[in-house]
Amino acid sequence: MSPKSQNPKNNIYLIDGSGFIFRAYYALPPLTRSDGLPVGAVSGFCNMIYKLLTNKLNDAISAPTHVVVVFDQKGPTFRSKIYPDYKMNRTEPPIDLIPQFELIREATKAFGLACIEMEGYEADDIIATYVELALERNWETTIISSDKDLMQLVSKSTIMWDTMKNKKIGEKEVFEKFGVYPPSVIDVQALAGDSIDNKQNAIEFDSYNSFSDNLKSNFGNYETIDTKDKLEHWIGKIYKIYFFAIDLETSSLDEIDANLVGISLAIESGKACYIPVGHIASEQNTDNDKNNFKGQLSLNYVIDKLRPILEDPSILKIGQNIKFDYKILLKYSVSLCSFEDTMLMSYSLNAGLHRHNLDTLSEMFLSHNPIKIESLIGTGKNKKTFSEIPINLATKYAAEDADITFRLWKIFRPMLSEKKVSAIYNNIEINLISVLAKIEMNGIRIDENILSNLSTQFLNKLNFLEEKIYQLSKERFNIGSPKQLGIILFEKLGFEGGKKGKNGTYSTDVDVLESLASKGYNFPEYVLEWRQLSKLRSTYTESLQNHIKTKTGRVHTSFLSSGATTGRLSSSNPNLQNIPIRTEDGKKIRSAFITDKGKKLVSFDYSQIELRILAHIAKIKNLINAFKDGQDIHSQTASEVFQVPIEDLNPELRRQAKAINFGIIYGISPFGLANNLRIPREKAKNFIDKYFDRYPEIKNYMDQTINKAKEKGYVQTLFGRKIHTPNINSKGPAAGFAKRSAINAPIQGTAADIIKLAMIKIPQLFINNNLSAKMVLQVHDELLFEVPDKEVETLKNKVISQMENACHPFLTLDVPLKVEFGVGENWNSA
DNA sequence: TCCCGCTCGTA
DNA sequence: GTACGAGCGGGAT
Repeated sequence: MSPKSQNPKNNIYLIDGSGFIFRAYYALPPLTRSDGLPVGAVSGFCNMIYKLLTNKLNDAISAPTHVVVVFDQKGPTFRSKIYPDYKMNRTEPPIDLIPQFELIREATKAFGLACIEMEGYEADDIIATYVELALERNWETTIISSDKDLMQLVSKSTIMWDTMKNKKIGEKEVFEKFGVYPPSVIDVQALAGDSIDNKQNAIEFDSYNSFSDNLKSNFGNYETIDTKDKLEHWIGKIYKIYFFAIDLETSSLDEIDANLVGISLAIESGKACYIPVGHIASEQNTDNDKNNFKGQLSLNYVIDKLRPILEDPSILKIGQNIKFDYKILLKYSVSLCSFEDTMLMSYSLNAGLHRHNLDTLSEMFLSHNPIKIESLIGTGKNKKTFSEIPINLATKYAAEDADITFRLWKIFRPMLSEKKVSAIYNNIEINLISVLAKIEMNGIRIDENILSNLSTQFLNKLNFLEEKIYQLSKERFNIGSPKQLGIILFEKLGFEGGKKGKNGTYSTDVDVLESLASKGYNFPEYVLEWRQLSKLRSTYTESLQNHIKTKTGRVHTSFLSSGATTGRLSSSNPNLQNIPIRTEDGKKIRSAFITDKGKKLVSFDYSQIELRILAHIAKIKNLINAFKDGQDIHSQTASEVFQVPIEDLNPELRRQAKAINFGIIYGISPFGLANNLRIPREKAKNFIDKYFDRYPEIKNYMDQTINKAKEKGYVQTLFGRKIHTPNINSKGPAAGFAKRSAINAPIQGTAADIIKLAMIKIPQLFINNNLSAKMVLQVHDELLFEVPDKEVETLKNKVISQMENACHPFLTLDVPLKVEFGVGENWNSA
């Protein structure tokens, strides 16, 4: 659409893409691809576009010379002019429609059509602008929509095609309907606003670049952006292609402390730049070095220039572990919108096969060894921060990371649908990024005094135990050294049952010590107590205090989405998913997790979620019915396996049944169960046989799962997440381990998918109900919130219902999910 | 200073 | 029997 063109025969179709989407969504029954990705709207949308393009309407209206598909702003902030019938009672699109927006945009581009949207403008604003531009150029315009508001744009050269009624609307039809002609001069300007520059670029945009240019491995030729002109130039390019890779360099990996040092952008394979904003020469630098710190744009200037792009929902930002960049940008009041993550793409594609950090991915998929950060900043106590790195070196490193990320995206993007993991990536992993980022930024309040008092208390007890231990050993040694302890135990003191491991030291683990202690010996008993306290003190009461940020007075963990192969999250720095709970001393540590004034900690946990999932996946009739009836599942199992009426059960039998139930989920073996219950292997085998007898479907599930792992190299969760099983054909002891992992993965992974879905839905739930409560932790089957006192009651019911129905609309389980609730001043009482 | 194995905290 | 991360000791570097 060159502004100079005056061809009177040009006819531009302005398609109301958002109208099409909602029409397609509601007109068709829910349709999912084989991997579970909802695609009903995509399919309907494509059919409608295809019909238009193949001139099915040719008799009624003339064929287009140009076609533009216009969308409302997308994403979670999507406020659509929704298809009229649904306009009244919906403000947010249905959750299974959300992942389809991006696919529909891709489909539009695949048709070779311009795909237009602008933040802050609804589709009809944009259509009105195009009508005006077309009028100026003497083009004919056909608006494809059923939105009556657009009828006012109809004129001699502008007609409308009503997609609801399949009829043409010209001036005559408008008059018939409204009794007036559309105003001859339309106040398009008011409808449209004045910014049209971007669209000139958009209309020239023709689909994605070829994917083949990944193969050229030309790394290293990057530009440093040190003038305003250079920055403008790159921004202009981004507005032409509408997607780019971004990577932030900061002074620290810890987002709370980190300051922005530079930003790298990549817009093509091999074409990347670095924008330094915070490099500072140090005293040690020579004058010559110092020249390499000159010529930086100011941080605020660069942020303000990039903000419109970063917050624009129609421009795609690509990152590697983009949660990090999201959090850093949030510190500069930029809320990143529309992004993809190559780490999570890799994880969705290849969980279980390899790691997903940039270095690994670059080596595996690009055969390129990236510059190591250590080569710039060093290691250990002489480690520098990135701000101390000269800009010329920093550019080489930082721009390369963005370049690599861009290339990986090009490779992974088509693989997601080929390998049928788009649903997991689009419905779950991508949506979880902002949820996790906010949990991490928010942190959790910890009472430092409680921890330091406990530390002192534990230390006194440890000293006391040490003296008793040394009295018995008649020498002082390092109790924390298994090697020294083994020698004392089995050589000096002469205890029986010393077994040497592969590196020649005696095993002194808890099983060994407990079995000695059970024979009435004090020495192993004291050592056990010492170990427990020493663990609590070093890992928790001491270390946790060091993790309290002075800035916030709180502890901020990092959740890693790609940490666990099964789909679970992992938590580190510090790990808040393994805070003690089982012992009295452990519970004291939980009581140090508190809230701001006027708030409560509220916890929700899924009750026996893995056993419920097993019942569903393996279609175990007896188990399904027991869950439906709301029975105590372990008692039920005990009664079935030991053939004792429920009323005659004792706690010991229930405990054993519970262990068997857990064992089944873990891929049971007689050896493992015998070990756990401290019973003979034969007896354990007998229990397992009985279990298979009473729940025959379980054996079937195990066999099928292992067969699938052997055949395909992976197993899957109910939501289609793949967990690869590269060792499933190993021989020897590894074989058993691989099989048990394969059996466990779909169960553990499905539970992980479910709680992730609940986490994704909860922020909107809070907005809808005006709740200011904050999600503060996830511990695999538990969610913890910090909640103002007066919100507790409302929140309770809403969250329980949201968690119990988290699978909707993707699937329906044969068993109900049950969520239990607790509230308190601290995590121990919650 | 780095890395491995042991041990142990959680679900 | 599944899935993690952290601290420590101790040997290699």
